[in-house]
Amino acid sequence: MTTRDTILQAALERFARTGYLGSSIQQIADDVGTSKSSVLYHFESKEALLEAAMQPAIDAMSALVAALPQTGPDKLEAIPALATGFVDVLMAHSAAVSVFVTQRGALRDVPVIGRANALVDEIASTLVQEAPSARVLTRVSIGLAGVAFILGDGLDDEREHVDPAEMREIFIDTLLELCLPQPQSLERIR
Amino acid sequence: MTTRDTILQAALERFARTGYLGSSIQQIADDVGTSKSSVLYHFESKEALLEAAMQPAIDAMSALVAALPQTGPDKLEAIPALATGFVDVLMAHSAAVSVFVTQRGALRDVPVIGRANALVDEIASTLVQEAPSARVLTRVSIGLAGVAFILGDGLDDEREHVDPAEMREIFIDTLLELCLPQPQSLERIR
DNA sequence: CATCGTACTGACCGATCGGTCAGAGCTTGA
DNA sequence: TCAAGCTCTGACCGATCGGTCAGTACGATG
Repeated sequence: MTTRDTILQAALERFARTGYLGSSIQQIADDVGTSKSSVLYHFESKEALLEAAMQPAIDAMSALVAALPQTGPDKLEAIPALATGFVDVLMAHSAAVSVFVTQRGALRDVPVIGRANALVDEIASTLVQEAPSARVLTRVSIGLAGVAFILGDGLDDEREHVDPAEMREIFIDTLLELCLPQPQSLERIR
Repeated sequence: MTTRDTILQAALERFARTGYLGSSIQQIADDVGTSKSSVLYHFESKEALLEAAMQPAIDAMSALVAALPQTGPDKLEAIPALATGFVDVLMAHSAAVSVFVTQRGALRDVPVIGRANALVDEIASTLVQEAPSARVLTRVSIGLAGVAFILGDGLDDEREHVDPAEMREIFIDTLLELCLPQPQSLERIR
């Protein structure tokens, strides 16, 4: 692996663990055993380093959205595939997801964060089929945010390790359930 | 309102909008029209300011948890009340929720953040009734995280304003639905 | 009037930040 | 052999950070 790629990976992990503002270029350099100047040789600024580190996740999510049918009845049938793809991309880029979830407010002026926000909006509006009631919209938002938050969270935690395949299935099922316009019954509990 | 309370409120809003590390004492002082020294006169450090700003939300959530029945069949019946209380506290302290959701990783060493984490764990374990399968545990986590994330997010956004009472109802319903061990049917969509 | 505690301020401190720059070490090809 | 180019480094810069401190303004109390 090239020095550049090593820096990229270490930076993403640092940003996810201690935040963008809480991570200094010097710390990232120490993580990979090089100098601060070396980091700034490969990336022209700290912000450029963040952009480069987030780009693969953005690309994967963009590809997912681009493959969606734009109109017609196919759109409804695409929902399960979209939910599956969404979960897969998030699980494959959990560090980038963590950075986005926790930094999107403080870093709203950084272009790459803005692009990620636009993608999320697009996915949410697709998962909400037909007439978007406030109820379905909110339910889908809870699902997307909840899944993203959990996936971005379990990085350094010593959380008990559940089988990733099982987690994937639960995420997808729950997401699809929340896309349904109405819950069937709540009598069992209230 | 006293100067101290004014600082407290301005600090919480700043921390929620630009993050703890992204907010300087000088900026907070400017927000309230006083000096940096004045802020440090009322609060012995920046971290103490964060603790004081988060404390009301922590207290409200603690009171909610403390009111729970510890054992017996009452525990199951307490679930709807807990979900309702959880949503109400979050809506009443959305700025503090935003700080917690976005900063809990980077600020894991700050005591007040640790206390908040413990509270969330307690709520989650109560919402999961009886034998906690990975499925129910994950579903509840998605609900808690999703609701918290959305409530902490909509501060400065120009998001279309839905009726807060309607949002509250949707949040509670969705949370309770996710506490159910199994979804009834997904055939309508997949 | 003198005194004391509270509220507040500007000047200042050391540390750390992101970033610049001149140059060292090394490989490659003419 | 030497020039060019890529990788990398330490020294250094101005700015800003959280925090300290001596001192000021002022109302209440004796």
